[in-house]
Amino acid sequence: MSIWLREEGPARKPRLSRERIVEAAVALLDAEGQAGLSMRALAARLRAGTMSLYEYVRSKEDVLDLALDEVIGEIEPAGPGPWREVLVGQLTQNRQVMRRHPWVPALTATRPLLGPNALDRSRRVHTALAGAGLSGFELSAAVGAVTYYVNGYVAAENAWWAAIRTPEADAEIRERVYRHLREHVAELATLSQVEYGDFDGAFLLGLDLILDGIQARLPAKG
Amino acid sequence: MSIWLREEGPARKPRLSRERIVEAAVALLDAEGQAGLSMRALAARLRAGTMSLYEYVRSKEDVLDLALDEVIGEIEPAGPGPWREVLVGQLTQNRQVMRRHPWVPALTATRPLLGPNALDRSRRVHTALAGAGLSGFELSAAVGAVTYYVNGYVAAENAWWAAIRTPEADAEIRERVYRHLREHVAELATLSQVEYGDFDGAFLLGLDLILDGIQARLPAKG
DNA sequence: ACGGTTTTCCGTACACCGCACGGAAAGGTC
DNA sequence: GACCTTTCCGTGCGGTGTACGGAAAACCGT
Repeated sequence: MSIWLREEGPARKPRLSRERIVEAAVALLDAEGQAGLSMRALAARLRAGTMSLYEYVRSKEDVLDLALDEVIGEIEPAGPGPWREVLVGQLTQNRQVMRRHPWVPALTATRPLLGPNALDRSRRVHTALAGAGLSGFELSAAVGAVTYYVNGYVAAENAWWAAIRTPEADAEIRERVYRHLREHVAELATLSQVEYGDFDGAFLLGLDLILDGIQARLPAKG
Repeated sequence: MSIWLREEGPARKPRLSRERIVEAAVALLDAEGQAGLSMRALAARLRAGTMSLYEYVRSKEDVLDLALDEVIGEIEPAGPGPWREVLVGQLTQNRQVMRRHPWVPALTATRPLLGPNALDRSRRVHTALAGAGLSGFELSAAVGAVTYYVNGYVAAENAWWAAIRTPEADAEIRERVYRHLREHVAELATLSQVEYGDFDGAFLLGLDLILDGIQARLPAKG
């Protein structure tokens, strides 16, 4: 019988796969946050039995590791250019990915990043700074300074955003947070960051400070 | 009847209190990690019924918030001195607290730090940098640069440490991590950090880079 | 075409979780 | 002794991750 008339039924190749699971996990994490990712919910989204997932994944931890490396892969490689611009571009993308997927910072704080995409992106930062002239222990420290700054910054940014943009009582909680800070922190000027939420500018300025410090260590060139 | 002869029995004042709960929570988190903190386990450690805890705390989230601010309170205020030394001392203490309580970075990545101790310690960093001569937006960015660096650094450090110092198969996993990195990362020099674990030196060097960048922004003074 | 092996799927069950509810016990006040 | 408030907590509900073992399907040598 022709393929056009045949009852196609369920596809003949395995219905599940690691890729499908990871893709669904990312979608679920984006939609519901880390608390919303349960193996049951994940399986339901794939129209599969819960235990079927375990054919492709040893544990929920595996799913999280894979989902994390998957979204890290969204960071596009920056083209060639002056090292500072390359780094600013690369790290801005880091930030954007973490903003798109707000569950990422909490995961990176828990596990070492050993996935292929994570290693690749880290290597890019290394080579950018090595190209600038750093090496050895100083190179290692500079890489740490910028990447940890970015991770930490976006983690805090997301936490604030989540606390302020809570679904209900939006305005009231915002007001309460602000009052809480006003009562306890002396420098009101620094609050403007929270008040106006110029997170982009603060991010870039902080990054610039760090890059200044790195630049000062470069072997003199003129 | 004299107090010496009276049967003292269970104390007559409330057996539980918020302080006792928080203290036990910190001890439990230190001993078993975040996964080991359940309301049942916490109550058992206090020889109380599970639901008794809810007389003093609205939810498990509350317990985590309180435990976090409690250990942040362990950071001792640094005495007066040159701003760089004050900051290095303060932030080194930040790191030590997070090393003593490895569950802290994951929590800070999830929630805004609004507790009294957190606000106080953050204010100290602010005033140190304000005393150095920064203000306004630059001050805010500089505070972010150093604190996020510290948080991120220790989070990564703890994650590595946990992955390598896993209870069983210590040496074998260590070897496997190392081989994994050697296969995927070009610059072996940067691996010395992992190999020898000179986390102290790397931490201080990275911090120095950032402080250099901050110092360059200070209004000229001589 | 068929028996046997391997891969894929998943229902059931267990031990654990946070916490809503409502009642028991104890202390304080007239 | 009656009443009220605070403290304690047993029970139960709806959720979790995943071990286990069996059913179903796909593949393969004959």
